[in-house]
Amino acid sequence: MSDLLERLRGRGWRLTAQRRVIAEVLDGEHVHYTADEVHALAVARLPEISRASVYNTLGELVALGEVLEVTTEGGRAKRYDPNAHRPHQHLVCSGCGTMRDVHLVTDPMGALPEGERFGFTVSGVTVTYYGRCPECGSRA
Amino acid sequence: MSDLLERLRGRGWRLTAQRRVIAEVLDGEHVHYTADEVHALAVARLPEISRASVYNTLGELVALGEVLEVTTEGGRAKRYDPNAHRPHQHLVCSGCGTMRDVHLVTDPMGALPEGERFGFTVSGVTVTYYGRCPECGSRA
DNA sequence: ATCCTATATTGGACATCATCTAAGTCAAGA
DNA sequence: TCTTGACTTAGATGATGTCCAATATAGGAT
Repeated sequence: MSDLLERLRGRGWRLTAQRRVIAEVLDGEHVHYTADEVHALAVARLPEISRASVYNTLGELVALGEVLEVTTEGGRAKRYDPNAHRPHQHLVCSGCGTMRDVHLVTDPMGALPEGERFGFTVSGVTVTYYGRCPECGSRA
Repeated sequence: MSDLLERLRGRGWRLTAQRRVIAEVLDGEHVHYTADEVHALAVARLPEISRASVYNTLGELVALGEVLEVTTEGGRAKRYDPNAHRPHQHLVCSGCGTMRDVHLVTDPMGALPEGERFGFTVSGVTVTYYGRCPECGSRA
């Protein structure tokens, strides 16, 4: 993620303590925090950071294509996925909301026949799998 | 949709004017209203119906498996899809939010290899295509 | 090293979507 | 027709996200 900060600086992004802390929080594999979770983790490193800055910065990272915004059925809050580099999809636990990145063996775009496009110019597709993670098992 | 009311009555569902009106609003092809849209359309037929009843009834219909709750990236409010009978996916216009039901030529479940399941018991999958509808064209 | 200014941050108000509550109302079986 | 448990209601409350005016600051210019 440190290269992320480098890249952004190259784009004229002003590097502030708040933005650096948020980028640090987003560093890692299978990271899919909500804005509030990012804020809580950022506060642990920089107590005076505001919620507005977290929303602002996440929004900018999304606009810059460095972070993906992810919405799931049932889940109320959006989640933020720093793995914007390689295309992937998600597997979500309907018990605890845990999310894993998954990679498909076929391109889902190919599953939509021409006759089902209703004149749309189709530009993207998201695939989300739902199930129970090992911890949640078959409990309700 | 009248058979829906029959089915629900068979399940001990108490048939009230509010519920009947909501079921009527949800009748049709490619219907994907938000709760507020359902409320507005229901008010046109039954002026004193409350928002709470709309939320209650939609929640019950979802729990009974008669209506699907649909969330899309960017779209803030959940939408409700009465086409719960035949499996399908969605195509969403990123301009106006219009949504069409689409049917895929391959089962998306097959695209997730065993090695990408992380011990989850996978039970479902949603696929959502994004693009521009003919009315919105390529305008921003 | 210091200054300058465009840009970023902040707290709190506001907006939207959804849920909850307690009191009143009603569908439908006895 | 009566009774009752389920349904509806208005409005409060909660969760999430956006906006704003005032203040602070990064980083280039001096």
